[in-house]
Amino acid sequence: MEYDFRAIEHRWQANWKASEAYKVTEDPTKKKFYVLDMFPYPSGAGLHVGHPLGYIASDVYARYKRHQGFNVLHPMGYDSFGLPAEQYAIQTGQHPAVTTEANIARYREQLDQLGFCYDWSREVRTSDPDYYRWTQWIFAELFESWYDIEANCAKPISSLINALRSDGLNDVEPACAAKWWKVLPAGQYPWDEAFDGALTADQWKLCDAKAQSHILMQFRLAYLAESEVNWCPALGTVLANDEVKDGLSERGGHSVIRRRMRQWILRISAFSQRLIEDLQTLDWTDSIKEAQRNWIGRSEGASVHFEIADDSGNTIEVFTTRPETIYGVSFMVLAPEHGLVESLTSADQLESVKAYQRAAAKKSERERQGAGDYEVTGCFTGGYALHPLTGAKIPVWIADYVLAGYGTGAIMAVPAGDERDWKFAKAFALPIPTIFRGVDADEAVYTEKDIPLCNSGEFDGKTPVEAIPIAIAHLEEKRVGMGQVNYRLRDAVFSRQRYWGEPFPICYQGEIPHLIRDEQVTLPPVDAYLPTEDGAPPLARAKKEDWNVTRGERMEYNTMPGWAGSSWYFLRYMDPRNGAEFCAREKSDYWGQVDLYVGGAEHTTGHLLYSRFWTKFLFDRGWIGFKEPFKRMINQGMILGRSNFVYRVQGTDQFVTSEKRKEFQTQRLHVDINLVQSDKLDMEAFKAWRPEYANAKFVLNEDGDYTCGHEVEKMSKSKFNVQTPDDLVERYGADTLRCYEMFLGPLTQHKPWDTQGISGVHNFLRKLYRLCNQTDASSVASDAQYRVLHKTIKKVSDDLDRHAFNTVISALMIGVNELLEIKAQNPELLRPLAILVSPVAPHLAEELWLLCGGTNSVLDQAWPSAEERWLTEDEVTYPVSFNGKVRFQLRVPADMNPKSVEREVLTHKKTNDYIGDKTVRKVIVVPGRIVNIVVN
RNA sequence: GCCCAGGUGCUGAAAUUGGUAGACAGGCAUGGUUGAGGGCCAUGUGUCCGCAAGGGCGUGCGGGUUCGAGUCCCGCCCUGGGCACCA
Repeated sequence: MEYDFRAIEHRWQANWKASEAYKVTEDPTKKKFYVLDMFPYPSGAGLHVGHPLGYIASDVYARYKRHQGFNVLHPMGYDSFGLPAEQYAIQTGQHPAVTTEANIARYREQLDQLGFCYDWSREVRTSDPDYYRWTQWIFAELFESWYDIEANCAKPISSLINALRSDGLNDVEPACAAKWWKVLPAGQYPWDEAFDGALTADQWKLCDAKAQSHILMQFRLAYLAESEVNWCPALGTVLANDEVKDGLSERGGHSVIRRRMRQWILRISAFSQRLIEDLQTLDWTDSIKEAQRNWIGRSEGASVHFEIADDSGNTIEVFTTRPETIYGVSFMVLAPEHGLVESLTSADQLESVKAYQRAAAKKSERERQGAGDYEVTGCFTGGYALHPLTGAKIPVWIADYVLAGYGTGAIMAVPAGDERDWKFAKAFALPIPTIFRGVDADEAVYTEKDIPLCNSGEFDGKTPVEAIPIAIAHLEEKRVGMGQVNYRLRDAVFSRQRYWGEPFPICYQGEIPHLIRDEQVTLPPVDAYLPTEDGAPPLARAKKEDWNVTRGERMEYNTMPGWAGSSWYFLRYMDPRNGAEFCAREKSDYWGQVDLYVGGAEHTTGHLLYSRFWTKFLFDRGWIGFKEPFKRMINQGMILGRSNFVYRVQGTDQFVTSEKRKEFQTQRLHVDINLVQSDKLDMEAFKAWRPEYANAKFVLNEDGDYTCGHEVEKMSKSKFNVQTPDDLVERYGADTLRCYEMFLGPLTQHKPWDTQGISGVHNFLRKLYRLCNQTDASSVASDAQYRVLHKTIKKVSDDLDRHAFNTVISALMIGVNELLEIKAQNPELLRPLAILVSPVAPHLAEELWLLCGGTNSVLDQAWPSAEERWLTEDEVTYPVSFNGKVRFQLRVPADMNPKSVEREVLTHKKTNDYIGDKTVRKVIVVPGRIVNIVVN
């Protein structure tokens, strides 16, 4: 019987569907296991072979866990809000919902044919109002919460209001901006210029509703604030840093300006410390944890105040991680945008300062941070600050390497101990005081912390490591600074000037935002998906009657960013149809954390950080019982494509074969890999491919063929090297494709896609089918056959446990080859093999299970266990080596003790040949492994 | 510049705790089957010397530790990815 994969796969997919084989419900009698794939965005291009790699791996693992008796939650859904559908809508006028629906249908079709064990009854889509209603709810709860620094958790805003009412800010410490009262809109507040943030209960009570609302806004976890963005007037939108090149938008080349906009912002910074600490509870790779740590960027140091050398009373505040080097400060640098630049600048420096500021404003943040080689630039303000310990006058400069948005936007420069400061000092001939004993600061910078200080007053003779805490204490005593922990992590901007995203449940009355909580706000229809003429977001186009809810003077026109819906979707899968809450507590208590999360490494800092933040918030408020969403995570490597090239002789219609291309001046062009077989071009198909090639002429090689060039690179439409899984499923079947993708190599590694090897895997499945098709109930299984079976069980189980899917396939191949070799025919012997294969080739496994006399489905059969008695051999083979070089093999009984093995080896007839006239110095016998004889 | 990952045959790779380097596949070669092609089957395939037996060399490079190193340590080179001149 031939292996008819089409019939088999079709039959079992229909069967699983009819029996709802993959539907799961909470079952307190079983242990749970949650296997999750990263949320896909349903793009119009459909799946290419790279996408399923992770899905196959997680599917294999989910099935394995099910065989082991776990209640496995393995859901799938779509991150269906997003830019591509909106771009398409802008171009065609087609509503993004329509595009999205079509793309999802295509995705589903492709996923279905691969035989995944998803419980589709739990599917969610972020663009579905029944889903985003709860995204809106979480936003509303963030708005209604503040962060209690003392208790180190998020709390309802009502508790803050109560505290303010009874004792002002005396007894509470909410997370907020450094000088929160400075950004309050001009208005009536019951305090004067000297107010330092110590709000009293009386002052709070004197505030009217509007003023109170403004004050509370400074403490909410979702708050409105001005933030600087890259605004592109022509596109009517905000651009990311990497979408801006040389001050112009990457797409279209329109001019981009820095503009302050009032936006919703989430106070993720309040969670910085916990986001770092809790990493240690996670089973992630060190590199991802490290990337998160770097992103959060905790640094310990001190904030130090430098008085300005005029009579203004102003001070420049800096943050430094090296307060012990303060005696080495010889100048200061402010960001060109720093608020004190104007008052510091002397008349004679005014011109150059202004010019420098203009130049800096033109540079993007990326450029200022100098990718690669950078020139040292800066400008003296003409102003001076006073050294807080020595009282010396210190020149104040501005330079664009200091960013306004980071720290305080100012640094104290210590050229002896900081690379950039040193270069800056050299470039502008500023003094470089020596502060490390034995290091001539003028010669070289010294950034290590192990040499004793000198010329540093009370810190002399101490190494920086010893001096740092002393320095902080000293600064605090002199009241010019204090110990401080700084984080790089900035609060997350949560507003987007887009249509295809979650609308905010917010309306405005007198520019005061109000939550709408009694009714869900859904996306209104609009006549175009572009910003309005005056630059308002697309939602501003909706007329009052277009909204399902209108309150106040106007609705919020921004929508939420793409990461809103994906920050909590793993919770919704647990209770996807709940209309009363985002997820019932008893369900999240049962399913708990995601036990295995599989996806690409590109989400390292975005998605993973935001999900962790939302999870902690939901935990703090008591809605879920765990603090981290993803217990274990594996990042699959990228599958690279193999591109083909043709060589066009410049300025002609002539194409020259790869062998002869050096004889001509050619241009290398990507050619669709579908027109190429084993690097040979189908010339007729090429001419028909595009009109401009219709008259192509070819210079061929000696065999009369046109050979294409090739290269391995990222799979993409523009390189015409995309391989879809569809053709391969058609030719070889889903089981072959599943096994092949696993067989390619370690899951986490990048690897080129090459279909040449697929036939080997297909052959393996055919052999396996043949093996189970030739069973004979009367044949008796031999010991040797049992040994092969149990060896295979052991290897496959061990490898699955450590997610080494590639060697699982090899082990199965070896097992099948050996069983065929020794003519295993007993159906009961072969039956466990069907279970072993079931995770990787589920359709075939069902068929094999029946062929070997199994009943029902293979899906819930208990995973076989490897029996020790079949794993131990009676005899073992020792490689015998002399001075580390293996010379011959020796078979001895497995239980022979090392002393006897040694005697056996030394009396072996070949041994003398290798010893010759040398002396045996030592004999090492590693039981069961190797014998090494040292001679000289 | 910094951080991370990686470097093993013609190719994808294996070697899990320091113990026979190259398992398992692909490709290629030779032979068989076939009207031909495809397919299938068998054998061979790291490299050098040798008819063979056998031996030398061999996991990016240079050192080291060890009876024994792809694996551990030190220094360097190359490739891929990420970044934020982060005070």
